[in-house]
Amino acid sequence: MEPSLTNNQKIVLQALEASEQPLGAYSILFNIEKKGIKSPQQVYRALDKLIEIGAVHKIESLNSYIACKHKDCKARESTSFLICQECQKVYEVLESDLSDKFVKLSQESNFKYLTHNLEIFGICDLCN
Amino acid sequence: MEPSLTNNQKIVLQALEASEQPLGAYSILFNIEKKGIKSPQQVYRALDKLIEIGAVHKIESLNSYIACKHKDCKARESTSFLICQECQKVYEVLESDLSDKFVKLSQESNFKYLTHNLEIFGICDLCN
DNA sequence: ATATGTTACGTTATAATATAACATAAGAGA
DNA sequence: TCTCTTATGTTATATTATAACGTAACATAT
Repeated sequence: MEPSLTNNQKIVLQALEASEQPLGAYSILFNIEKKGIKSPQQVYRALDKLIEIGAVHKIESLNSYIACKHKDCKARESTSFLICQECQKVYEVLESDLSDKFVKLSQESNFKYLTHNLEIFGICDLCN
Repeated sequence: MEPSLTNNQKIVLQALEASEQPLGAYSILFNIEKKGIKSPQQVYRALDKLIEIGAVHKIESLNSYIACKHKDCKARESTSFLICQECQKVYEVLESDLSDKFVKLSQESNFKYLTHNLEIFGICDLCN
């Protein structure tokens, strides 16, 4: 069952879905002020929840957020992205094979893999 | 030839080398105030340079910095870390094989790989 | 040796990102 | 209805990072 979103959460999610690029929290805020969202807190709280349910991911190196395009995304914690340095678009990579790779890599250092965050920077198909 | 460091750069680098865990910029600042460093700018400028020459890496998801333990680190841009969620220690992974993997992965999306940032979270050998 | 360009420095101010804290309201079960 | 949990609104503040300005140090080319 879909966890039903509150009004604020819907507004924040829609703002992200409407954007081609990842958005910072304050950029989201600016976009949705006309809808009655007045403070950073409201944005961050909605983001927290949306991230928790996998509807939104954070791009750590950009301090920005994107709406996940995959229904019922598994990537609550582990995420992998291709980030175009030309157009700033972000493409999420879904490859279970990747986690396997990272588990193995971790094991070589006797490190117990839990989650990961992969950000690949380059030039996307459209910009190439 | 080693790029000779300035005084401020040495001070910041030493602070990072002395730490088991990654340090935030303001935490570095606090540590080295007694050595005459007075402003964030001085820390950030030193960090910029140290990162540029590969002596320091930034852990994006932690907004923190670590001294690179490898002489003449190649990882000016691409970095891969194991981050222990128990003790906060960070282990850098050096595997050229990883970049290959990411190049291939990128190609599958017609994406031209340039650099990457990989952060694996888990439990290290010592904490396990 | 001096002019010039580059890099670093010191300092003050401010931008950008994120959280704390507190009072209130809304919704789901017993 | 009572109670528990979750979300809200709001104000204030913490944390991370840069802008901007003037000056100093240093290389090196004339």
